[in-house]
Amino acid sequence: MTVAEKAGLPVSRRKPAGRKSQQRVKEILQAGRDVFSERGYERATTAEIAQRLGISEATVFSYFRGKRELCARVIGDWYDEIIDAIEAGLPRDGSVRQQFAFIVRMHLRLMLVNGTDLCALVLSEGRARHHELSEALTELQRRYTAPLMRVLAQGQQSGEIRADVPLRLLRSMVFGPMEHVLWDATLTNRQIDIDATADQLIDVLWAALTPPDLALSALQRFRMDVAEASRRFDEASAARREKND
Amino acid sequence: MTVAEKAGLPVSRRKPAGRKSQQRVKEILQAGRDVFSERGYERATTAEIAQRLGISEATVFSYFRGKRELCARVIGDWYDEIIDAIEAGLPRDGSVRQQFAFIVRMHLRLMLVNGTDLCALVLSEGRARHHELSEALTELQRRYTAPLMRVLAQGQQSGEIRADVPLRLLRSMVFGPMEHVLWDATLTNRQIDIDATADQLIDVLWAALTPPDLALSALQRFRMDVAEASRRFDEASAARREKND
Amino acid sequence: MTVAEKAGLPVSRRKPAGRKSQQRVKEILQAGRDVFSERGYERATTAEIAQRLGISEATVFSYFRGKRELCARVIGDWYDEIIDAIEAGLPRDGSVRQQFAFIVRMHLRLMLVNGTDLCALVLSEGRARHHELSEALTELQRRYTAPLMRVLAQGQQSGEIRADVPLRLLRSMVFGPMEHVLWDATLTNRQIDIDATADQLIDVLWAALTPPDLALSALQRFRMDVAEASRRFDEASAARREKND
Amino acid sequence: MTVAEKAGLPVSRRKPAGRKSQQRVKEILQAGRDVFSERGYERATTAEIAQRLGISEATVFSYFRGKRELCARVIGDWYDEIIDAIEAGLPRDGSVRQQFAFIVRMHLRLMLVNGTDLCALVLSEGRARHHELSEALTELQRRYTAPLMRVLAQGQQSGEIRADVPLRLLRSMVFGPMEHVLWDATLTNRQIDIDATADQLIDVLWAALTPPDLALSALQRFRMDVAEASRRFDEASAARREKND
DNA sequence: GATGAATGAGATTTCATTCAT
DNA sequence: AATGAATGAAATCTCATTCAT
Repeated sequence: MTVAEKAGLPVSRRKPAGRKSQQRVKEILQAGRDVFSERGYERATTAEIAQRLGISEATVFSYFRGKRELCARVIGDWYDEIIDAIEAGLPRDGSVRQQFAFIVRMHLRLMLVNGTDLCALVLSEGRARHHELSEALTELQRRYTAPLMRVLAQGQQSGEIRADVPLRLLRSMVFGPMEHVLWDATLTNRQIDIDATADQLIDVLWAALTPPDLALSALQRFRMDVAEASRRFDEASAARREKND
Repeated sequence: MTVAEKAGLPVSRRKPAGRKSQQRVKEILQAGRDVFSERGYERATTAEIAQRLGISEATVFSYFRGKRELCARVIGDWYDEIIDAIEAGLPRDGSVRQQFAFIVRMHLRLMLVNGTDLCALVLSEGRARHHELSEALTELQRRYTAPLMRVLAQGQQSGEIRADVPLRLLRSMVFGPMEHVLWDATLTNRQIDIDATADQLIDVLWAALTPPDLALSALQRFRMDVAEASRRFDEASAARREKND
Repeated sequence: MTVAEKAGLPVSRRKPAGRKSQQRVKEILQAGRDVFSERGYERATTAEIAQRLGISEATVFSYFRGKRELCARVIGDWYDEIIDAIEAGLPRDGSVRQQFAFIVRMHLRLMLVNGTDLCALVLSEGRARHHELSEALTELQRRYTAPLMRVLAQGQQSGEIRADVPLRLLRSMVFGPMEHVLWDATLTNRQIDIDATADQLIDVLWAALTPPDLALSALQRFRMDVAEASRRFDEASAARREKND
Repeated sequence: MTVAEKAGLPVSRRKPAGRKSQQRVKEILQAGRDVFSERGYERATTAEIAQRLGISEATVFSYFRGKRELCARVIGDWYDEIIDAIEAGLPRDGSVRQQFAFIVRMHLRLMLVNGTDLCALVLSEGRARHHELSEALTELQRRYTAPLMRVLAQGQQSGEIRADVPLRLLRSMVFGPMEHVLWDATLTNRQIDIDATADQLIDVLWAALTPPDLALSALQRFRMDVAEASRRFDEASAARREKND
């Protein structure tokens, strides 16, 4: 049972009994993935999906209840892939930082490998609160971010990750830049060095996640105290001089 | 002259000479803002926009050349508002961190005040590279991110912001989380304490932007300050002694 | 009273009392002539007509009951001009051939001077049996072709023009080529030497109109008789030879 | 391959594979022919075309990319019919006059058989240089007039057709009256005796095309024929005499 | 006398979806 | 299992025309 199915997304019209049938479903899902990615939900047409497979539109509709359902399956499957890959490869025994790095790197890699187009679909369609589609996706979103949340929580407990900021915000701190980087790359048609970018991102993000250096902040506070003392001393000296004149 | 006009977007079919006419334009822009936000570009209909104002569709088309242009104006105006507000209020004489904080806080505030729906529109439509709309928006995007880029570059030169990471990535580090936070708030229908969130975000982001070895440089500066204070203290002591002699 | 008025075309909404008013009417008719010519009836818009004059559409409608009426006036006025020019200049005392030549030359000249565009309008719109407009134009057509018909009839009586063909057909023989030449010039964007073309056309047309040379046709018939006799002689010779063999 | 296809006109959205499909295409083309003829391009509506067939508008659009293309096909097919009929029946071995007569007669007949309405469409729409439609028709026009041009050129070389006038003008001399006659018949709703009219037209036109000095050359040829006959008679007489000797 | 503003009535076109075969 | 054929429903956009000011 896939994640999509667990999330309660409606699936198909016919029971995909035969092996041939399952093959067809796969083909349609792939074509759907391509077309939805390239055009976005609204501008994608069932006609084009069928045409790419050289089959008739009617056939598509005999495997999926409709355009919306097909799109839901496409997005659901994409989530499944990522979630499975992350869950499978996550070094649960590694350090918090190692696990964090793995998640970020893996995400970036999977998103790019799948083509940023698909990512764009998920982002802009999955997020648009418009259609009913989004309801079913909320659960997927949860599962999708679950590994990161777990690691962050673990880090907060162990003191490796700052706890003075809500987890929800930290999650935005991690996913936000990743998505933004991908948008950027997609929109400007820029090829990015996936691993180098991942390393930089991990580095910068980690700096944001770790607790502010206590020693450093204490030092800063002390430094300010000294500066203040120095200023007061100068003022006092000046005042005394005036009085003596 | 608005940013939209500068960007060369076609504007209206009818000359908005009269005061009444200008009022209508405003009304339609407002209704358009609402509908486009709520539904997204494709699912928004000119019929609904007209209906909300209690006017006929034809009237909408007599003020705007078409749906696309209306949407462009809606988005363009939104950009204008934000760009103008940032440019006007930016404390150019303040420290890098002050300017940075202003930009982040202002962005969040404006995005939320305008309704995250609109923000969603700009994000998902302005970014979908499908339609021609996006062409006209590239310049707006540039102007929109210009203040932040300026401040970041300034900070890199002064050593306050890490220079070992491309500006482009740092930009994603800043805008990404902001947008993600807003998505989050919108999708989960959660009210967020705007100023508290801004403060937290600024704090966390700044940690990411700061050069990793800032602790050392801070210590060095502190030593110099102490040495200076010590020198002034000695001078003062010497001076007083002379006077007493 | 113009020809158009005589033909019963509806004219204007308001009484054009003042001199200023009459000036307006003229301006609108001129702009209408331009736009209808350039675009054809259906593709012409009242908006463009008004715009070219820098006035509002509403003003056009306060001088003319509607688009159809305006177009009818434009076409009617064009007919008036041509009819008047022909009737005024026709050398009624000249020979049939002189009058014929005058009519053809004048027509070509007026059509081209007015721009073939206008001619195209009259031809394709005036002729389209579609709209009610055409009804009113039938009478104009009659008056328009009247001078030629008169001359042709006169020629038939005097024996200068062949009478073995209906007048109606001869009329088509004259107007058909003229219009075709103009279409041709317009469509291929070819400048034509108006007077040279007129001379050639008159020459060729006259050859078609004059009675078939009786002497010549008698000659031809005689020639055929001789040829036939010759053939029969050859056959007879051949037959005789075979018999003798 | 039809002329329309050769001209590169886009054809249909759906592949007309099945027999039923081809039937539908024919039906729509026929209905289109009717409606476009009756109303002209602009006033014809896809709604009416569909309605006459008792099908939905959407069906029309699933066989033709749009109104423009449908009209192009209608006109293109009409040209095809005429061109094919002329090319197929043209007596290439006949005299110039025979070929000329065939072309004129055939044209008139086909134009009338197809209904002068259609002819009106082609004339007024195909010629209106407004829309893009006309571009595709230029080539058809060329092919359409090609046979006549060939015959005229041939006649000019053999001296049977006057060469002191440009071919282009002679072409107008031929097509102009034909079209005018048809207009006339259509507008006045007059039934015309097609063959009688054709004969008259051919007769009159031929008089216009013949070199003005044909009487002289006919006479010369007659003299030569007589001389030849005389010579053969002498020979025959001589031969008989020899035999009798 | 002129017009700013508004609109009713279409026209073309698109597309997801159904159903008999 | 597949599809050819058809379509309902809607969306964008155009334009002649009206009318209060």
